[in-house]
Amino acid sequence: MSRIMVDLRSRKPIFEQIVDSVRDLVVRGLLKPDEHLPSVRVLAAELAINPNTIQKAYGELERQGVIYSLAGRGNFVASDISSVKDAHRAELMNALKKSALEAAEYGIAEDEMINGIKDVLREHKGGNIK
Amino acid sequence: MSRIMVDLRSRKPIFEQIVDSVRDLVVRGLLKPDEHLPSVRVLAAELAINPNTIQKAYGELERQGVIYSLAGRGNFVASDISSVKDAHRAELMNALKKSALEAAEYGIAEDEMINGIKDVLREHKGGNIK
DNA sequence: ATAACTGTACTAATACAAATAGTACACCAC
DNA sequence: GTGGTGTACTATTTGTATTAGTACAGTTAT
Repeated sequence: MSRIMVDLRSRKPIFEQIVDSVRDLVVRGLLKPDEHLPSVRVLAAELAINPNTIQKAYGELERQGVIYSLAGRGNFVASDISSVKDAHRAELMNALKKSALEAAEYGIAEDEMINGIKDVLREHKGGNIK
Repeated sequence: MSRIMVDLRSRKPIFEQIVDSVRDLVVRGLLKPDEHLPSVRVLAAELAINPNTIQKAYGELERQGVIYSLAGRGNFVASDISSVKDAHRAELMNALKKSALEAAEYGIAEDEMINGIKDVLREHKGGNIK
């Protein structure tokens, strides 16, 4: 069973959802380096979408250095994912900062932001609400 | 001269850019309550896009309660924009929290987030970069 | 009343990207 | 060789945004 999920109703293109999903699993360590990914055809069958869409996603993932492919063997998670992890960490911090800047431009105070974040993190740590 | 801008190269639909742009101007107070918006045809000419696209955007803005329209008169900023402002404020805080949650799930520490935010806000306050 | 604006409501055509369908070929493991 | 794999194509379908064009009713100013 693959943990890759797609939402057909989403506005985000399917191939992009797959790219994000796989990169997320890799970055979170749920997919280990050199781990064998489901083949284009198998994943297409599981997700009930076209193989070409999977191929497009895998191609993009390879371009990003998240996975590599061996002719006739299959697709595998990159051996060294440190750069991918670093990039992801930077992306997350960047998004957070951008969000804070927008809030600041609208006049929301720094304290309010920080308190809001502390609150939501406390909830997350505790109840594991989701 | 209208302050409404669109980027034809963006992936975001033009009508959606207009919706966001106008709501943003209203929320920031650059467009006052009951202020007269440029007519569908005039704005279309200024932005060099089709009047139907403007109409679609204005229709959505009216649906959201950001503007109202008078037949034969034109479109106007809503008289009471407090609810729009409140909603926008909530959206910004929500986005910030969501961003923080994602970062936390990836293992970024609360302190690092807060320090990053403080840094970027300090830059913004001071140099007014960008 | 008339002209020149306004919003509104349609239909049709166009453009573009995503996704599907189908085929073909080369590589690898058994 | 058989079966599974990646890869590379072309053609088609689909969905949505956008454009194009027209029509009509209300408002404003003259």
